Amino acid sequence: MATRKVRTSPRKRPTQDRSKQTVDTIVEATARVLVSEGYERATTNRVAEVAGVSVGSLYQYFPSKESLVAAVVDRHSDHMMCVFREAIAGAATLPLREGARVVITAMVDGHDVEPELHRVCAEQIPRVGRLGRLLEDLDTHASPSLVAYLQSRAHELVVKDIELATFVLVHSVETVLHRVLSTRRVVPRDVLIDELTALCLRYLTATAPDEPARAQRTVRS
Amino acid sequence: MATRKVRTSPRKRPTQDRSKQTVDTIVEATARVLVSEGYERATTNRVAEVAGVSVGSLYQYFPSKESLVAAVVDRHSDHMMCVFREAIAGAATLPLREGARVVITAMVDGHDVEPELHRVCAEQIPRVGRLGRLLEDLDTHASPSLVAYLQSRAHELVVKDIELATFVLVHSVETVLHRVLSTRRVVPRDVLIDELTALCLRYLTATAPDEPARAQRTVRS
Amino acid sequence: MATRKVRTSPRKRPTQDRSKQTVDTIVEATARVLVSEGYERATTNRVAEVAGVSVGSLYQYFPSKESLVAAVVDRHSDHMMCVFREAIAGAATLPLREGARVVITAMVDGHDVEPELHRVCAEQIPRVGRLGRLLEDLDTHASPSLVAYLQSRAHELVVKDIELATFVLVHSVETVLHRVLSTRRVVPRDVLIDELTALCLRYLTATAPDEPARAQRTVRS
Amino acid sequence: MATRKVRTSPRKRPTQDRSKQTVDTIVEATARVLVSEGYERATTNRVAEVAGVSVGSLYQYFPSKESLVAAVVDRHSDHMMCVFREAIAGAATLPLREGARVVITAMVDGHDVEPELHRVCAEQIPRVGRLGRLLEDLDTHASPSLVAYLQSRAHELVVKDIELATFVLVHSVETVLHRVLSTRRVVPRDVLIDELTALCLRYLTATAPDEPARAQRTVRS
DNA sequence: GATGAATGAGCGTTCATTCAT
DNA sequence: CATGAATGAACGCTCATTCAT
Repeated sequence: MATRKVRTSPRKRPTQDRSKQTVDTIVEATARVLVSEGYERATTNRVAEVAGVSVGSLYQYFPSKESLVAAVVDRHSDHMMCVFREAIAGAATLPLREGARVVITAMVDGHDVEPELHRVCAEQIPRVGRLGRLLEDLDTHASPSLVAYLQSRAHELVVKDIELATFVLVHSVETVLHRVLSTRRVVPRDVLIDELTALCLRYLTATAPDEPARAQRTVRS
Repeated sequence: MATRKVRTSPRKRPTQDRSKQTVDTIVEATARVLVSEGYERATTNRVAEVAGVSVGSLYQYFPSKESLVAAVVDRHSDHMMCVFREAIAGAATLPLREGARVVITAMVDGHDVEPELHRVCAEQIPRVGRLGRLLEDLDTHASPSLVAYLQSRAHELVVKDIELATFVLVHSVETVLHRVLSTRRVVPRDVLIDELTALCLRYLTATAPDEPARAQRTVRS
Repeated sequence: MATRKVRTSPRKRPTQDRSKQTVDTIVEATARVLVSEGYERATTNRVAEVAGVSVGSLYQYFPSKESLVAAVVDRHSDHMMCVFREAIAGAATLPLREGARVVITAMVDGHDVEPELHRVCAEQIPRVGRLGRLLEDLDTHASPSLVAYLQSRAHELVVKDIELATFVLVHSVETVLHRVLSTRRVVPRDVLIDELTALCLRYLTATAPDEPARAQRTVRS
Repeated sequence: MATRKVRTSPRKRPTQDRSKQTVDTIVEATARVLVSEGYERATTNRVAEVAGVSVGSLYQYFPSKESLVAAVVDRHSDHMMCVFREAIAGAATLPLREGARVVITAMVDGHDVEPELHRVCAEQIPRVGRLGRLLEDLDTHASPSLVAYLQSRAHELVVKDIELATFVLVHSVETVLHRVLSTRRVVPRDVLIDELTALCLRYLTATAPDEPARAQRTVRS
């Protein structure tokens, strides 16, 4: 696929407080415009207007529209990852059953913070280049700690490949939550949490009635 | 979010053979351009050029760029749904263990047919209006037959709400497959099938070690 | 001003009845489309569709869009001129007072025949080339007979230059009628006729209170 | 008749001097292009080129081609109305005979200022929406002061309905002047003024030989 | 002839980006 | 540095006209 080269990293490290403030204002304005206009109709001029700065200033800090949107995606992703990692950290010593519920609850809550922005990030912004961070961050930032946690709970698990299992579950849970949000399907919060917790626990720890016992499990037990 | 109204339904039913051929050529060209240029860089003039017709001809059959892309998404979605439904139909009389594997295998295969087009559809095309059909079709076209199948196998299940379970599984499997494809993660086909089958079977039929047995299951056993 | 050369005369003399019928149908359809869509939005394809023929056939008879519109203008102008000339002919032996009223009544009626088409012809169709016939025909077709009539009534007149006076009156009456129609101003038919007749008669035959008597009139009287 | 909605009001009030200059340049260029190419062949890109600015700049100030043309029509109409109103104001205390001549002279002069632009405005630009201002302004801007003037001279008049008479005369004079200009008919300026003045005075103040005297006139005299 | 699918030059318009002030 | 007027490549789309069938 053809790709053009555009700068996507912020043009300057804002050392002064005022600059930092301006950058924040611009990112915030971008988020608002993305939500109100949608990705395709969002324009840099509109963002500048909403931010209360001139386009020129905007381009002082962000070298391209893409970098602007990337900043929003980054911020949103950072926020979600933060919530997730905190939950995982808090679950560190908990048994799987409770740990899973804690993490899933965090993910459910994470989707409720800025649901509209999340929708735009997930549905309208092309997941190309830096713009795809939202899902990639799940793999690069959330999964490792989860893998570590699961490894610490390996004795409870039936799955062989913890990394693969994490990959499967993280994306399954994320996608189900997103689809519920996106289709405005009415699923009570606790039902959702119960169901996703069940999905995780059974996949990780249960064996289907006629499922052949795993080699290593057999050996261990 | 602001949305403008654009015609997205085909402009005329092509009655003559020549027209029908032209329409097919155009849709095919659109798919090719989407893959080679990406959604944002795809232009109607380029599509016409690749199709070997004039822009005018293109607009005889498709009233807008959006309708053009919608046709591609539709065709792709139709194709996948067809594969899925056939698999589900074929699984109708099979026990869950085998049925699940059959359906999942079909989904894996479905993602291998036009993987690059699938990526564009799933990652670059904004899921707005008719363009969101790909995922919606899972709910509207694939899920009902799956629900029916699972209901016929209700005696094997531990889940209470079959519709919700189907929703969870369909999107989980779809997303995992898509992420594997999209991140070029190397997972052998049979491992993938095994893992996803395990996910489904355990979620549907197993009980986690310390999971409180469900009311109705208890009664039955 | 730049002008392009386009054929504007009908491509063929329709000798056969069927052809003539087709031509009529097309001209009629053009008129209808002009009224319903306006000049700028009227397209040859739409005209063909309304006429129930193919664009190809349309171009067999009319070499360009301009020729199509010209045919409508011509037909409309012909019709009006016909009405006017008949009135003038009928007034030939009447004294000015009655003759003027007869002709003006005809002009009023002429504007009521196809008022919507008249509006389009007068307001939307650029009066360039053959498309300007509507007003030109007043000068070339209606005025000469009027001049002749007025010359036969010269003894009643105070105006020196009958041709100029005719020019003045014809366009004055035409324009007033058109503006009344166009602005949807409510002026009862007989008030309009009375007023325009007064305009004509006074201009042609009266002398303003302190107007210096004309040389030739002085001599004559 | 079908009409689409297009923005026709200027997009932004030019606050800075540079902007104002640009706007003027663009309007001037539009007028030049309208004259040189005609309305239908005039394009926004050509206007921008002639104005020496980019299309983008043009669209900063004018949201559509129609608004561009409307600005030219407005400017032209404003100019003419200004000339007319000044003449009417100057005639305020004059007796009808002289007042009529003053106003008519102004109208004749008004048609000589930018005759080619006037032709385009009157003959090629469709009188639809804001584009029809030229003639409408006669009614809304010129007529009221004329009516007032005539009312102040009511004792000299034979016409009953001063508003109707003004409507008749304003459009008559305007149209005759325009037709003379448009057909390149050679009529010496003073002949034209004499003739139109005669038209007005006789219509307003004279009684045709066998015309029944008006009720109120009879009473008065 | 008649058809209507095909043509393609060219339109109005947008918007990311630049740069004179 | 900030401003915002200016830029112009490039887009989606129209429609008078042609020509293979």
